[in-house]
Amino acid sequence: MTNLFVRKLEHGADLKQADRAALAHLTRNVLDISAREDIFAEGDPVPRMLVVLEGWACRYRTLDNGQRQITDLILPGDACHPHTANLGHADYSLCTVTACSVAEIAPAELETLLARRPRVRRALIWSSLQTASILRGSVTNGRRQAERRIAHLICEIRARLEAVGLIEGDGFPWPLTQDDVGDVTALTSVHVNRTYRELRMSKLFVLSGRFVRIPDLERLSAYCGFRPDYLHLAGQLAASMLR
Amino acid sequence: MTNLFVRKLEHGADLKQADRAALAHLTRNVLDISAREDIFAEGDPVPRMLVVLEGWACRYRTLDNGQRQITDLILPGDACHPHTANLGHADYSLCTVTACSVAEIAPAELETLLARRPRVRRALIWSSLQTASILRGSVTNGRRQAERRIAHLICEIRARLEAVGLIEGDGFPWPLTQDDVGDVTALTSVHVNRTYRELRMSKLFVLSGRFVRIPDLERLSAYCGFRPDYLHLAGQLAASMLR
DNA sequence: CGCGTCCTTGAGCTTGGTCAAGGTCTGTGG
DNA sequence: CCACAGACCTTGACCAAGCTCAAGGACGCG
Repeated sequence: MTNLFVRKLEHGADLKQADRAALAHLTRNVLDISAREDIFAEGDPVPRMLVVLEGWACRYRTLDNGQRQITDLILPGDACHPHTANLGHADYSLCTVTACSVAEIAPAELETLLARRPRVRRALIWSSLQTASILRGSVTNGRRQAERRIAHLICEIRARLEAVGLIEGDGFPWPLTQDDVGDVTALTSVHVNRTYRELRMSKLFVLSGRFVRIPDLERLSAYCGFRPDYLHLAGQLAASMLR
Repeated sequence: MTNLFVRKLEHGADLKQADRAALAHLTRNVLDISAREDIFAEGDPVPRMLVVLEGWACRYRTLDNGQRQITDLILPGDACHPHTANLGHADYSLCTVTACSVAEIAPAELETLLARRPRVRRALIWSSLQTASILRGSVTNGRRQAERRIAHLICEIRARLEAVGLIEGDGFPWPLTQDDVGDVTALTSVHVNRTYRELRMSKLFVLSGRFVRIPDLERLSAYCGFRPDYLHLAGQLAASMLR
């Protein structure tokens, strides 16, 4: 099966066969982790760089009042760079949403690749800039009202999954509970529930059985003001379909 | 005068004299830009990497309804990496808050440094991870109530300015208008005004004449749950003072 | 069968938004 | 030196989006 980390990075640089092989080799140490499990937690010693090859995970921070804020979702192919400098402690927790295959990366090997393979370096820098861009999207999303905020989340995830070939027809898997969506969007799960109800009326998307279907992507994107440019996915489908 | 870009990057890697010199040389092309001016705007062709050597700037995106959301503040020493891959268009605007000195960086030179100078590479990667971490802080901050949200913003900026030596006694410059603070925190300027009034009662900080003073940093940090670890600033003062 | 997880809904409340008006301060040109 | 414009700050009255608390329902799994 194809390595989704490599597949994702193709969007960030023009990789050659040798680059792909090097990246696949870099991620050969795979761990299987079950759903809803912390991989590491806030305050733990900083672990190695990780890459999620299959499954969904999330980063979260716990607020003073005990609320969990998910800062970003990690989808198949996404990396999680902990800070290698300053042998410190993690400032967030990493938790699986579904069962995951996670590759652990040896720092020295990574360092060598960064030094010797300009394309790989470019791709990895691109990926960390994309992560920042996605986070900017979340900050911006915080200003939208609940309906559009949730719709935007769905559009973003759809585009990111499309980039690694995980869209199935007009829909894709949606493993997030209403609590999860609340923790991502800074809404309460009660309000997520009510918002889903409103959105169900408008038929902008259909949720059922941990799967979401989008009958009219353009309509949904227009509704929430989703413009996929910030994902920097080398303007294929997603970019060309909208304006 | 010292190069604040270099000064900041010292937090991310153990730079040698030659690394410092290379970084200083990299940022030799300096442009002066006046306050409240767009350096580039959403949709413009992607410009070169920029480094703000003096002054404050911000990234912002404009929502459908015309509201401006500032996604992140750029303080002296901070870099702004546009995506060099995918000759696309900027997905946000970059605007000065105060007058700024901005260095423009030649891509080829940057590439050479990344390939040849492991410490510089590590420092730059650190800086982009820090940017992401700050953005995660903003996402998290979005869940706090207005008073703590603003207090947290002040703590964060204080810590970042301290990292480049820009704290003056118990305070520092505060060029943000109430509109700006609203656009950063996703509050209306009216509500920022009222929140300032509340906070004035509690004497957690004192704003006057574009300068903010924090009489008791530990009290302010405790109030808003600020823990500076996420800034990855090599745990000096800030980190050791709190817990 | 029973328990845990997740979803659903109602009633009442609170935080922060909207709209509108007026005040202050500063820089500029007459 | 004064008048004026523009940017910024302040406050009031009212409103609404989203939260809290509480209860009950559906569903799957051991």
